[in-house]
Amino acid sequence: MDKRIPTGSASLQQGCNQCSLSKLCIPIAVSSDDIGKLEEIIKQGRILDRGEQAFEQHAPFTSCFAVRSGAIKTYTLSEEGEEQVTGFYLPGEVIGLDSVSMDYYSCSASALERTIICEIPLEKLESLASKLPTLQHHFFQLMSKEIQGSRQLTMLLSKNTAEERIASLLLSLSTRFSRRRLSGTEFRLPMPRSDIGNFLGLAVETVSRVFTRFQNQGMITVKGRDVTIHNLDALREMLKHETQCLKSPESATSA
Amino acid sequence: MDKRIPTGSASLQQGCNQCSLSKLCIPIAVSSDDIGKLEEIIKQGRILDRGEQAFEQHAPFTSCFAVRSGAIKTYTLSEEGEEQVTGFYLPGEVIGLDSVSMDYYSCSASALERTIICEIPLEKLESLASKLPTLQHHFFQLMSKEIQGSRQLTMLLSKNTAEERIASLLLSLSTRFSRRRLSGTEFRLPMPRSDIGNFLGLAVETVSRVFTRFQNQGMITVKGRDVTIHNLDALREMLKHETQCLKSPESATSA
DNA sequence: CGTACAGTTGAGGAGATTCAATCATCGTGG
DNA sequence: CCACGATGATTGAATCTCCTCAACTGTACG
Repeated sequence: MDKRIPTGSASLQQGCNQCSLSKLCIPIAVSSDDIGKLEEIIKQGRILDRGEQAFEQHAPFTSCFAVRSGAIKTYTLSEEGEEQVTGFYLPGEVIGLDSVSMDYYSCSASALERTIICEIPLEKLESLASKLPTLQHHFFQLMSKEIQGSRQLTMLLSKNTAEERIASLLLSLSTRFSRRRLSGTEFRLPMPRSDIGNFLGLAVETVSRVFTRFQNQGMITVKGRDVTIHNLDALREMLKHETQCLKSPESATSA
Repeated sequence: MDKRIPTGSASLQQGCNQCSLSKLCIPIAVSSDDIGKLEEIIKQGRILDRGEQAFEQHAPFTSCFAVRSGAIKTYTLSEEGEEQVTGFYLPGEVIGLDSVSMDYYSCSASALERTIICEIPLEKLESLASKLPTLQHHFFQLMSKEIQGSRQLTMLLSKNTAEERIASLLLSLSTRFSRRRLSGTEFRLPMPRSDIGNFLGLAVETVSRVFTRFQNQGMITVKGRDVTIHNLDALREMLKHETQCLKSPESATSA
């Protein structure tokens, strides 16, 4: 993890410029002069325990949230209470962008583990963005990437087999861990199999079967939620004939 | 390149305020005082013949486009030249939003029939949006809706059966035709079965079979590309247990 | 009028789901 | 500290949906 930043309460109050994720998060395109203004509108460091919600579907929309540590899943509930996972979000990624057009949140967001988030009130952000063109531009980009990512997911689900979907998710996670200077080949899945299956449109059993199949082929080792990828290229090979799946290296949003 | 010929009643040179789609398109939230400024940056009325492209994947990104008449499909090509349809766009809807974050278009857009589009140069739009908060707000909303729509499509493809997917597409088209004050129960599909199948992740044969199955159940009548919906509620019923699929009534983007 | 192309229909097969049982893991309370 | 229950994960067998391959029909257009 981070060497300098402990998970104590002191780090929660730190500004965006001290945040190790500032390269990934909102302020990336904002000059350090302007970060001060940004910090004024962002509420730092709210802690969510496992299962706690950042926001709830149908609640009045006010803010997006940046994930500082931990992991978030977003999901919708049908009228019968059936859950549909719409994305997983890791540190440096922003949740709630899909609700910007709405009066109410279009999905719920809950913590997959102990998670720290920063609140970004959208109304204030919009007025600030009017004054800071680079911020406006960056926010447009963030949303556009979200569209991109969602499109790629759509393509993944519309055409690809179970093995390709899982491979794509593993690669996406690998890329996103790497971006945070963590190991891209050895990491712990923040989510249970059921959420993976739900997200990828597969039965839990299928997820499990594919994992063991990959393991038998020597591509990975899976033990519970701990994953070791032995052959990154073999996973990439499975998606070669596709138009790039889930997250590209430079993308900084969900999955 | 640009062929700008007036077509009788609805001149291509007409401004956004004369355009019958202004309620759907970009200017919806802009005061009539400001529409003038908007018109200055928008290039009106480029005509595309069937098969012609509005923009091509990997070309330098410059503009989004609003569909004025006709129909557009967006698609990506894999390295092997395999096509993946990512959306269908009808008059009043905006294409290219997913490329705003990129230097190059992330997909191609081609006309499914003779189509008229208005070009929206993004750089100019961004600087104008800085001066017009309502425009900025509206553009944020447009993009957010695009995310929304893409998410809903993802859910559709991840969980639903062939019948549910087709039903969802039919309802989406119905809703979008209605919004333009056209019949929501009797319309002509702008796209061939192959594009429908490609878009929904189904084989052409499956699309065909589902259409005839619906027809045998008395829900619709299909003759080539002409569709008549006899029982709108029956279609809705198929999706009732889902979290609202494809396009919601107030959404104004793709599908 | 014949050639493409779009659309329909049928038979067979592959992949994923469902149902069911078993095993593993973890937090909790006795 | 261990036992227990609960939840998560794995594995097997049967079923089903949709895809593939193939043949055929309809339609538009030269």
